[in-house]
Amino acid sequence: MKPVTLKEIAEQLNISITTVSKALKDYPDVSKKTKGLVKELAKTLNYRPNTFAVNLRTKESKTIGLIIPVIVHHFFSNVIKGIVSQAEKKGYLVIILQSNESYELEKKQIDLLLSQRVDGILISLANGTANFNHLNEVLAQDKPLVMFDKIAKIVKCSKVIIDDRKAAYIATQHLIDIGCKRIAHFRGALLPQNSIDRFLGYKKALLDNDLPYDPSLVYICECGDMSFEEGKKNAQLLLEDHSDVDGIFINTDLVAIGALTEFNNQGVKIPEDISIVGFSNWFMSSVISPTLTTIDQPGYLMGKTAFKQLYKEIKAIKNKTPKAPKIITLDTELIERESTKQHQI
Amino acid sequence: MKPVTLKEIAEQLNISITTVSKALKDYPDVSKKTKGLVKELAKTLNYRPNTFAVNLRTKESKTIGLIIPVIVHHFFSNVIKGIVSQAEKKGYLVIILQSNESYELEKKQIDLLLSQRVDGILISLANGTANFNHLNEVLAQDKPLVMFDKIAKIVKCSKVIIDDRKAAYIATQHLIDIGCKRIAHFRGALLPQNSIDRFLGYKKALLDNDLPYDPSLVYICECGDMSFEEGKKNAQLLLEDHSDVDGIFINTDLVAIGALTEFNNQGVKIPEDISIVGFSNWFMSSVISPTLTTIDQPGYLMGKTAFKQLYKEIKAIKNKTPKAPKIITLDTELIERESTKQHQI
DNA sequence: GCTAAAATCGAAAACGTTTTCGTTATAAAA
DNA sequence: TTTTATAACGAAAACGTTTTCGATTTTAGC
Repeated sequence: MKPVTLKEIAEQLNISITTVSKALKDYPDVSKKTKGLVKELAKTLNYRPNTFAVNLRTKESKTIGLIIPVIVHHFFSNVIKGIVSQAEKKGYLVIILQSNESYELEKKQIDLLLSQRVDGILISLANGTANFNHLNEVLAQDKPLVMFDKIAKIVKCSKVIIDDRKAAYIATQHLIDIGCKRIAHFRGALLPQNSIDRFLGYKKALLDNDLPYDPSLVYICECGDMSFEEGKKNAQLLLEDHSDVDGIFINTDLVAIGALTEFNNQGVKIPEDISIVGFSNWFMSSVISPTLTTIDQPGYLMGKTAFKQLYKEIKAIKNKTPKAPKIITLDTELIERESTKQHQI
Repeated sequence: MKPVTLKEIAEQLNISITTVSKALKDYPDVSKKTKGLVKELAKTLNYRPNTFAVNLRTKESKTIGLIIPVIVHHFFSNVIKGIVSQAEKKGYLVIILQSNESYELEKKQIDLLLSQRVDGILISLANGTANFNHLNEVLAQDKPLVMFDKIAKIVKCSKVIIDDRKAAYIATQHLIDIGCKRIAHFRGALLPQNSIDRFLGYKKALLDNDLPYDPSLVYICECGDMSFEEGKKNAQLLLEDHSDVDGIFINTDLVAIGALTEFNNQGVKIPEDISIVGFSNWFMSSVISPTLTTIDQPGYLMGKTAFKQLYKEIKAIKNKTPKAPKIITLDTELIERESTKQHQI
C-alpha cells in the first residue's frame, strides 16, 4: 500500500537509485537500455515522484498563491479562471485564499503563503489595506509578487491593471455626450486606488466639459457583500436630495443594478429620466431590464496576464536575472446598452 | 538571504537541532528556560518551518484539491467560498482546478492532485464523466474523496448533495398548484445524476397529479458556458412547437433567464402566459424582470459541509479508524417570485 | 595490444524536518 | 552514601529526491 519510490525500482532492477532517477529524467549518461527498463517498470508500478522530496531538493513547489477580496463575484471569478487555467498550462497549481476585504486577514494569508513557500503570489488588495509591510516582506524574500486590479502604487512590484481613470472618463464623457447636464457618481470605497482613479476620471470629464463638480453628488459604496443594497440605498438618497440629476456613473455593475432596481420601483424611467453607466460588465448587466451600459473590464485576460507576468518573474529569479517591475495596462471598452440614450434636444 | 533553519537557531544558542525542534513544539522534555530562548530567537529571526521538509517527514501537506466543472458560476463560486473559508479555519489550503465539464481534463487533474499528494480531494463531476476509474484510484490509495452536487452514485465515497428529485418535484408541484396544465421541462445534460434526478422529480410530480408526461416537452441543455443562449434557443423552439405550454420547470436559473429574455422579446407574458420555475437561486434571479421563482440550492453550505466531511475522513484515516462513506443531504427551498402566479379560475 | 576517449554507472551528500532512543545531570528516596 | 527516579538534552536515522563527482567499463584510434 506504500507509494512506490525510486529505491524500490532500483532494487527490482538491481541498479542504483541514482541511475533510476537519471533514467526517468533522461540524463545523457544512462544507456538507452536501462532507460527503457526503468521507464517501463516505473509505469507498471505507477510510480509518482514524491513531490515533498522534490520540493525539498529543488526548493520550489510549482505552486502559487492567490489572494482575492471576494470569490463570489463575476469579475473576480473570471480572474480566477484566467489564472488557474494559465497556471495549469505551465504546470503550476494555484492556492486560493479570500481576504474578505480585510487587511488583517490579508496579512495572515500572505504569511500563510510565505510559510507554504509558494513560488510566487498574485494579489488583489482588500479595501481596508493601507499598510504594505506584509507585501514588502514578500519582495524582501525575493519572492515574485504581482498585483492586479486593486493595487498599491507604492509597492515596487509588477502590476496588471486597466486605466481606471481613462475608463471612468470615457464613461462620464458618454453621459455628457448624450446630453446629461447633472451627473452623479456612486464611487467605491475610499482607499482602493482604482476607486480613487475612477472618481478622478469622472471629475476630470466634468471639468473638461465645463460642467461644475459638485461633491454632494458623489456617493460612497463599500462594494463588499452589500453592493446591491448599497446601490438601492444610494439611489433612494439621490432621489431625495438631488431630483435634478439626469445621469449617474456608478462604480460596479452590481451597485448600478441595485440603483436600477430602486429606480424601477420608484417609477423613475431609465434612461429617459436618468441615464446610467455601470462598471465591469457583469453578465447580469446584459439581461436585466433595461440592460446596462457599462465599461467592460477584462477579468479573464487580467488573470491570464497576471499569471504570465508572475511566471516570467519566477523564471527570471531562478536564472538570477531579475527584471524591473512592469506595469501592464489592459484595454477596456464602453458597452452601450439601454440604460443610456441620446437626449432629445 | 537564505531562509533561517533549525540548524541556525541551534548554532546560535549552542544547543542541538533536536532541542530546538522540540522547544518550538512544546515537548515536555525541554526546560522552560530553553523553550523561552528558542522561541524568542525564532521570532526575532522570523523563523518559518520549511513546509517541504515537514511534509516529507510527516507525509501530509495540509492541502486539499478541489475540482469543479466551472468557476465562473454563481452556485460553484459559492461552493468554493464555503470550502476555502472552512479549510482555512482548520489550517488547510485549497488547490483549485477547473475541469471545464471535460472528462479528459478531470482525469488529468485527479492525477495531478494525486501526484501533488494532497491530503484529500473534493470534486463535483464534469458532465462528460461516465467512467470512474480515476476516482476509484483515489480511493484505492486510501486518499479521502468527497463528491458534491454532481456525483456518481456508483463510486463508494462520501457525498454532499441536495435531494434533487424532491426539489424538482416541489418545483413542478408548485406549477401544478397554481393551475398549470401543460408543463415543459428544460433539463440538464444526459449524464449527470442531478439532472437525471431533477427530470425524474418533474416526471413523478406530473404523474402523481394525473397529468400526462409528454417527452416532447423535455428539452436538453448542456449547461456549460452557453446556458443563457441555450435557454433562449429552447424557449424559441418551445414557442414554435408547443404554443399550449403554460408552465416550465427549468434546470438552472441561467437557462431560465435566457428563456425569460426570449419570452420577453417575443411578447410572451410571464407569468400570465407561461409560469417559470428555475433552479439554483442565482443572485441574478432576484433582480431580473420578472423576478424568478426558483429552488434555492445552498452552495456555501454545501462547500462548507463537503470540507467538513473530508476533514473528518482525513483525520479518521490518520488515526486508522476509517468510517463508512456518508451521504449528506442538504435542504432546499422553493423561493416564490414573480415568474409564477396563481391562475384565474 | 595499448592508450585515450567516451559511455555508463554509483556513492554520497544535501535539502530541513521529526522522532526514537539513549545519555547525562539533577533531585528524591533509601 | 548509594540507589532510583526524573528532568533535560542530543545523536542519529529517516523521509525520497537530485546532483556532483569519481569510478569503472566499453569503444575507438593507432
